[in-house]
Amino acid sequence: MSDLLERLRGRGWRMTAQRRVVAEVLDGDHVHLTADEVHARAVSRLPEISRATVYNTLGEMVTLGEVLEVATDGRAKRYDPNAHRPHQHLVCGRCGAIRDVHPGGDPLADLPDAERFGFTISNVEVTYRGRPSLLLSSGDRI
Amino acid sequence: MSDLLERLRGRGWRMTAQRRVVAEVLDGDHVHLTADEVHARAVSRLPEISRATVYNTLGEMVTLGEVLEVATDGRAKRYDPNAHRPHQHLVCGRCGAIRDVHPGGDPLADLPDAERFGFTISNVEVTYRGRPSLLLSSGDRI
DNA sequence: CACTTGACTTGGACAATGTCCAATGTAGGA
DNA sequence: TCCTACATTGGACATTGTCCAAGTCAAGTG
Repeated sequence: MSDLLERLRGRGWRMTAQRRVVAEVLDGDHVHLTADEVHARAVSRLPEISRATVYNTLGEMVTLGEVLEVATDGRAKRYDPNAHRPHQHLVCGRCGAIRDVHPGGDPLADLPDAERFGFTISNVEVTYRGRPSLLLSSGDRI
Repeated sequence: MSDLLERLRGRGWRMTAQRRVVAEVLDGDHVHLTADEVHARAVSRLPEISRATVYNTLGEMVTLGEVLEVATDGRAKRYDPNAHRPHQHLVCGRCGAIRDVHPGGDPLADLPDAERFGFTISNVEVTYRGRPSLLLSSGDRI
């Protein structure tokens, strides 16, 4: 059973076959799928599920705070179910794959008041970009 | 005369009216325009400039390292001519405006080897999101 | 269990952003 | 001035995302 599904059910979400399938596709660690990837995987379990429903469902999960939206490139947004453990992202410059990482330090504390321009900061995102060092060969995944 | 234009010229870039206009539109501090915004401003100076040329030109500037591409939301990429002074971004959660900020600390040093997964990190981006505190009123710009 | 109702799903049209290409134009060197 | 490689153009196309009216269904009620 999916942890994500459990959390959503616990919030009184009306359960449908479509929502269940989307939650199951997203369940797990280091999952960073685009909406269309989610749709493709959902279709293989529930052939009649529509694109619109996948977009709606992902949007609701984000609103509920159970899934994070990640915009690492200018392309499609990615959806990250690991919303309850703070983490940042490492993006592979070769293949675009994303891995959760856990830096030390506190980037929020690093921004002095004078550099906040009267804003209350609610969120800080750190994106590391890099390439695999020589020891990895081209088919490796991160 | 535009600093950006100077730098591009110094690299042996073939100069055309279109490229000059795009460089002039992008010149300055705290500039974070989308491609279509650049196009709109370019058209007002050179009515026949095409969208394709604006996209091509921005892409070349990014390749040359003279302009940074910023993807703060899942929408259009923004182009930042402030490529030669390290900085990060503060994004207004109300209006989407972007301001350059200069945090202390070193986010690269904050990522332990064990969290690099064999990658050589080439770049770190930090995005702060927040809302104006009460003292600002709704028409204010950052 | 059947009913009811408001919420959910659907397909397709549309919007926003970006890419590509063949034809045409032109900057800058010879 | 002429040549030619490079730049520009408009429009078709691709990708990603949003919206809507009509149909469907989950789940509470009796």
